[in-house]
Amino acid sequence: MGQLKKQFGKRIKTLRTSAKMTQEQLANDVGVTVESISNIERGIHGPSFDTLEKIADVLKTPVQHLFVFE
Amino acid sequence: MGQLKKQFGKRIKTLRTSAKMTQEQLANDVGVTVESISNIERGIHGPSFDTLEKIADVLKTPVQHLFVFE
DNA sequence: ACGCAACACGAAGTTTAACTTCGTTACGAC
DNA sequence: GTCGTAACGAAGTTAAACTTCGTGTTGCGT
Repeated sequence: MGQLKKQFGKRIKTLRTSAKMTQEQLANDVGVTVESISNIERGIHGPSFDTLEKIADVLKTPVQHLFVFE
Repeated sequence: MGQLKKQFGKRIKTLRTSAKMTQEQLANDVGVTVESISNIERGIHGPSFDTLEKIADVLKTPVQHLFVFE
């Protein structure tokens, strides 16, 4: 079992809080529910490829940076 | 309409050929069909989050590098 | 010229997991 | 003590990843 989802979730949470956004704001801008964002941040599931692209867009960062961990 | 899938597909193809692997080899190692790899490389659809992780694993490269374009 | 490997490409079907819709609980800020 | 924010669960829906066919093409070796 990989742990990419967990790492990715933490990364998103970090970037979202840095951008001073709530889960609700991010969810609205991305076009999904808050629960979905919550699930992604907790590593329950990853985003779809389309959602991945939108998240990067909303957070104004290259997709590549969403996968920079540690 | 985003173009992340297309860019990602090209990137995978580049990395796969650099690793001197056929679509069939990559597909077997990742655990999907050749058609799925073909679809991903042509930008028809992106990989699931689990498949994304496996692709990075098989290509022995960080996920981050799969999203380095241009 | 022939055969073969590798891949593009389409259509239609299946299945997984992303996503939703409820609802409860917790915790810090004010 | 309630308000905002988020964790967390379960169960259901839906979208898209993935499969299973099949045809066509390109390039390369012999």
